[in-house]
Amino acid sequence: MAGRTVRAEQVSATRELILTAAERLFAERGVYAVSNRQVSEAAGQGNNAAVGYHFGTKTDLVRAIIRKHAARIEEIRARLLAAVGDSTDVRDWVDCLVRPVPEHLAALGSPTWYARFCAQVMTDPALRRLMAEESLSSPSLRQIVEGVRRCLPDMPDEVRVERGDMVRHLIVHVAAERERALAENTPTPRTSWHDAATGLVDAVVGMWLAPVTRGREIT
Amino acid sequence: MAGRTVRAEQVSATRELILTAAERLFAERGVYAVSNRQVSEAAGQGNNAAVGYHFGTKTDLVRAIIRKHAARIEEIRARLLAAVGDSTDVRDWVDCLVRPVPEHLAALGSPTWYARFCAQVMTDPALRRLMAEESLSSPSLRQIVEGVRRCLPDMPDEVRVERGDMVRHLIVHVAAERERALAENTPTPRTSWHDAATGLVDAVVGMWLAPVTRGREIT
DNA sequence: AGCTAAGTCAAGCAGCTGATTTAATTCTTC
DNA sequence: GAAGAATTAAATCAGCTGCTTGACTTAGCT
Repeated sequence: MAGRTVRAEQVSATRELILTAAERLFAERGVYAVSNRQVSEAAGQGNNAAVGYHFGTKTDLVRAIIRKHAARIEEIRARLLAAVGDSTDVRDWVDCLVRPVPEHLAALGSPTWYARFCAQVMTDPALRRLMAEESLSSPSLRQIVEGVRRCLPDMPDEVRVERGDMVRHLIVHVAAERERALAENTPTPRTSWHDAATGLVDAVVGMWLAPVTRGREIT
Repeated sequence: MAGRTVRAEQVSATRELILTAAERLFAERGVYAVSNRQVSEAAGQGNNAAVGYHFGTKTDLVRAIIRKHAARIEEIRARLLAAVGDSTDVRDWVDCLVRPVPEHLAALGSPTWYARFCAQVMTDPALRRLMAEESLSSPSLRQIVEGVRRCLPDMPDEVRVERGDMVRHLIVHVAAERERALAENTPTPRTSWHDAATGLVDAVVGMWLAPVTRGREIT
């Protein structure tokens, strides 16, 4: 159970190999279009059952990939959160909410696959809950929600969670879109992940501050 | 090739049966998690190759489902578009952009599956292009983009397409989220598709009108 | 040095996949 | 009403799936 034996390092190396290969294949071809066999082979494991041995089912593998990144993202989020203190400017809280993912992707260096992977996991009816569980277990995320709430005391609760959901989708899918564009050498609206995040923050702040139509409207 | 023979009606009935069954299964379990065999069986066709006979590959089936709804949605969009004329109010154009999908879902009556289906298709690396092709072929959609452009003459092109992308994702995924909540009997922020659309329009207008941060920002 | 436990590898299993082929049925058309 | 085409049904195919099995290799301990 020790940390630094030769054996343990080899194991964690092949685990890492499998995680990386899986992330790439999943992002490029689709989670369900790729078999555990293909992942094992792409990871350089002659063993066609390596995924099964190290992770179990494909769902477990997906969860492991999520966890691997979640820690780093949570770190970044906590750092940004510490900087905002008890601000009452919505933009400060939106920064905390939006920037961790793009900043993490930037830190990974190009190419990346995690955003496209996440977009699929969030959308798939069977894998959705994995991502949801991971989000719910983040204390910093709850803090941000609370921070936003304090900035917008007059906004009805339903509208605030409604717009929170929108932001959640926006962060992941906009990042995935940009990642795909980078992978395909398609022109992107922004030159860096940081600038892309700024564009997203601009939009999200505007969205969250938008006036709320009450009652009924004409059709 | 005539339209109203008994035979032709039976055929189009079983085609419809297959389309409906596929849409439901795809939405509930995932496009790739469902085999053509399962679709055929769920459609009540003893023939396990019915999908292959009537549609060809799974990609063709997905395309057929998209087309089936696209026509109705395009109709609604054209109707709304005719009503806005040459307005310079962003909200009018956002209405045209956002409302067709929720209005179509409302017209289908509950339960619906199309929104969840679309979310998956839009996200999957292999199926993405199907949805993109369908969108690009819509003249009314281009008109709306042009209308928004005229409302926001000072906004840089990149930012406008950037935010246009955001809206695209928002429409589909917010609808999918609500559809899922309805299917699972989970509470929803809004009581009707129309109200949900209003919430989305509010947010999108705010997003599109948000000020644009120029140049660099502090990290 | 020798034993145990863990990781790797290679092969094989039943089951399901899409696709094709053949047979039976059903409607159209002459 | 019979010929013929089109749809449905049923059986079959090779290929791939996840999963299990057992043999082999190697690290770590006594």
